[in-house]
Amino acid sequence: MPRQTFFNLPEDKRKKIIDIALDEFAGRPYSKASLSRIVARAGIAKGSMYQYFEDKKDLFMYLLELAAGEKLAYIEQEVDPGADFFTAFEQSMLAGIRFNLDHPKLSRVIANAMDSTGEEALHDFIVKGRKMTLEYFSQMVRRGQEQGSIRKDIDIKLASYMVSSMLSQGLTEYILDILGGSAVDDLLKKPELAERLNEEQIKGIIDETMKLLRNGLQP
Amino acid sequence: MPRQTFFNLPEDKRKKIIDIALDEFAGRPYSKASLSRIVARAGIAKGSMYQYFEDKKDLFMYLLELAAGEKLAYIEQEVDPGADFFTAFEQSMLAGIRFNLDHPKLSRVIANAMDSTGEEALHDFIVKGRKMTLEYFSQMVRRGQEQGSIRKDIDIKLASYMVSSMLSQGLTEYILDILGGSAVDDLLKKPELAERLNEEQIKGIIDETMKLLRNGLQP
Amino acid sequence: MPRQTFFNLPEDKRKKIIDIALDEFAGRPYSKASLSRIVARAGIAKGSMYQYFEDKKDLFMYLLELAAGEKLAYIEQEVDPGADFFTAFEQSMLAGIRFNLDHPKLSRVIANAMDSTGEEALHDFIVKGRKMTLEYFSQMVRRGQEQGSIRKDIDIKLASYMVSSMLSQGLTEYILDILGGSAVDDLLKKPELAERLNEEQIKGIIDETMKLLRNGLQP
Amino acid sequence: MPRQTFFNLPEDKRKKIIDIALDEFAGRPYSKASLSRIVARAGIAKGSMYQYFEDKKDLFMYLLELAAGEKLAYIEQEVDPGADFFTAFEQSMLAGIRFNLDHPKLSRVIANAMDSTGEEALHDFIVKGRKMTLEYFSQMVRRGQEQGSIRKDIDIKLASYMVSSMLSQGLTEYILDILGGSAVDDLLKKPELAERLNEEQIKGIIDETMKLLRNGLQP
DNA sequence: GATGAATGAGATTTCATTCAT
DNA sequence: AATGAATGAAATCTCATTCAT
Repeated sequence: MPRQTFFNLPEDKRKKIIDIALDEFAGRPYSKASLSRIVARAGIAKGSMYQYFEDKKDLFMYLLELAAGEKLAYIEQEVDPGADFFTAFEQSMLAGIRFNLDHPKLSRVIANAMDSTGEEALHDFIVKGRKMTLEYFSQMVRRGQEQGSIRKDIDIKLASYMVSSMLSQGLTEYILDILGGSAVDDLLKKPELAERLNEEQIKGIIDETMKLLRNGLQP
Repeated sequence: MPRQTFFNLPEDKRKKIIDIALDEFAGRPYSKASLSRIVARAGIAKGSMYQYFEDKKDLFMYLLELAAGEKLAYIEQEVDPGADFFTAFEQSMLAGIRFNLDHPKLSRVIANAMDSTGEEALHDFIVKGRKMTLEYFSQMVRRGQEQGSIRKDIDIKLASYMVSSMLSQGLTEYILDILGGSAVDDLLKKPELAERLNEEQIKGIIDETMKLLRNGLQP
Repeated sequence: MPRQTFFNLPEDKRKKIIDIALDEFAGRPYSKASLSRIVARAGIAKGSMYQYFEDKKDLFMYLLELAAGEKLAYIEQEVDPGADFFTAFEQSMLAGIRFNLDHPKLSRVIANAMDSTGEEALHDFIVKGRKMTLEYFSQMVRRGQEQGSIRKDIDIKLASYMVSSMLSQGLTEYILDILGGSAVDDLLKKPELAERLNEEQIKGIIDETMKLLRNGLQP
Repeated sequence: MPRQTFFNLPEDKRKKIIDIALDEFAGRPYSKASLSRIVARAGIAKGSMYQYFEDKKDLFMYLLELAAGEKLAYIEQEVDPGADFFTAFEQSMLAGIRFNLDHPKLSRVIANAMDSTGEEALHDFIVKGRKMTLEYFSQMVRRGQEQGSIRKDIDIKLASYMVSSMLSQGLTEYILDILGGSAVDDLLKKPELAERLNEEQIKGIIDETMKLLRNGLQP
């Protein structure tokens, strides 16, 4: 957690720091991100950074919570909690895709974190994050079963892990592929890629995915 | 590619180096892995390492190819290429799971690499790896359609990305979850976890997954 | 350019660093000079050096500019810009000789740099330096022609290169020779050599050189 | 001095080693030249190099003597020892220029050595080389005086140092300048530069220089 | 005579963090 | 609250040289 000093900062300074730090952590793995580079770009003293945040990890976790919070808000705003499973899921997907395209930096920070297995310092935090994600999907699936839109004989946990990975990894890479990018962070370097994806295409992707999800692969 | 020097080494020395290096790269992101630590543990001179490998990247890529090669061999040995899609997929899954449990280190090195987006030095290599994986699944799906076991109206590419992510991420995390581990590399630290998973359980997981894959979620 | 940090240093510390660094760069070619040695002798942390200078090259170029600046100042102070060519040249020579004897370290750093052809990193800088030196002599010669003290049929550029090399190399080595030294940097190791050269001798050398320059070798 | 083993080598192998080593030492200062690079390019074992030469210095000095010998032979062949000073000097110049243009590698090795003041290991050798050069010019000048083509009141040593520096430095840089190169080793990288200099131009340069030498700058 | 693996010192550089001002 | 200098461990990599085979 940032220290109080950070929140006492004039808003534009605070925003600037956040923005530059996001930039840094979005573009490389946690261990390669550099505080030195951040303070240099932000034009603040290195010592100041340590008045604002305990250490590198503290900063990163703050950014991560920020990003996760924004993403959650974005999704919650688009998803009708009362809707049946498939509708809600569709809405989640759409919101997720839009968020990633609109906020590539936030989205990359989250993804970077989730990939940071083996980063001792982040271990617990990542575990917690995964648990929350899983919980989100578990609830959806459970409700789907209760409402009768999902078969009763489905293992909730397994299904949750599966749909979660489909959204966070499979879908992301698929979109990147059809956009012509190669690695996941190409969106950061070539923001114009995102504009190639129009509403219709997004709708097409979602429909295809829903079809898979509903009926599986078998004829 | 390692230099000839490396291959001229007595086998036990070569094995030892590989083993220790795998250990290093399995447990942390590429940028945090340390050649210094490796040579210290291996009891060889720093200069020697550079007689064997061009540089850090060269070493990592060698290990990665080694791991990928072993995994591929393992899977190919278990999968009947003539079988229909769902059978072949089942066999792939089983082989994949077994490989991960039997060779957690190799499996972690592969996973680490695939997560190393943003690692400039590895970019091209990772992209290539992803392409190959996708190709593998694409062919399976395509053949499945031709043989009539998969619906004709399914987008091959999308489906491939989805099943790929399910296997590489969703399934892995699910298994780890039921094993009681928390993060993906816990298997490295507590190898005894792997033994908790018996044949029956594995069969159960596979059956559940196949059900999802065949019929989707809908009743 | 050194970072601001360096200029904020207490003067004696700054001087000490400069002095030790000059020592290091005066005595060996650029590529053999060692930052590690400098910090060890200066009793500062290696990291500190990188707070002061961007890198080795930055440090060297700073020292070089320092030395060149001091030499230029020294010479300008002794040379009457309005004087006719031969007077001005005589004054230049005298100032140059005195500078080299009084500041052997600075003088060696400059000479080392000018010899550092093939030092990729310094290439552009050296070229620039040579251009400036040439320009200095070209102007002198050109003015000499305009004032009628130099023959009109003389190729300015060629003459400039020639007098430049005579001063920077021929004269230096001659003086060293009569002082009993052997290589150009012997003055650094045996500073007492310099004292052997008295005013009269210097005057003699200059007169001889001027004679050559004015009338050439022919009777 | 190379060991006997080196001279026992088949000629083409010996030539190849020499050629590649010349390449290495021509392009960078002694301390940056690398034996590792040489053996790699020559395709021989590192140990073999140490069967042929005592160490790096031994190799370099051999190359240097080789280059110096060739240059001397080249010059002696073109210079009539009985001719009067100015004729002999003219011939020397012409031969020197031609040698440098025809054998840029050899010429660069020599120049690199002469610039390697401060290179502890080479100190004595360089001193010796300079002495020999000086001796060469001293004799010329002395003979010139005896023959009456040079004024009697000229200091032989000073004049020798001056003409020596004019030829080895001033002239070289002048030629490079009009060829469009910037640093002395540009001739190595762009050999086509040399071809721009035709016979007539060379003659022009020599005439100009002789004029300076004979009559000095004064009208 | 040839080989080439082994060595280890040493080079430059980066980094997160501390702390006196 | 802000500063920014100081630190030193650690990283990657290069090199000349040795020596057993």
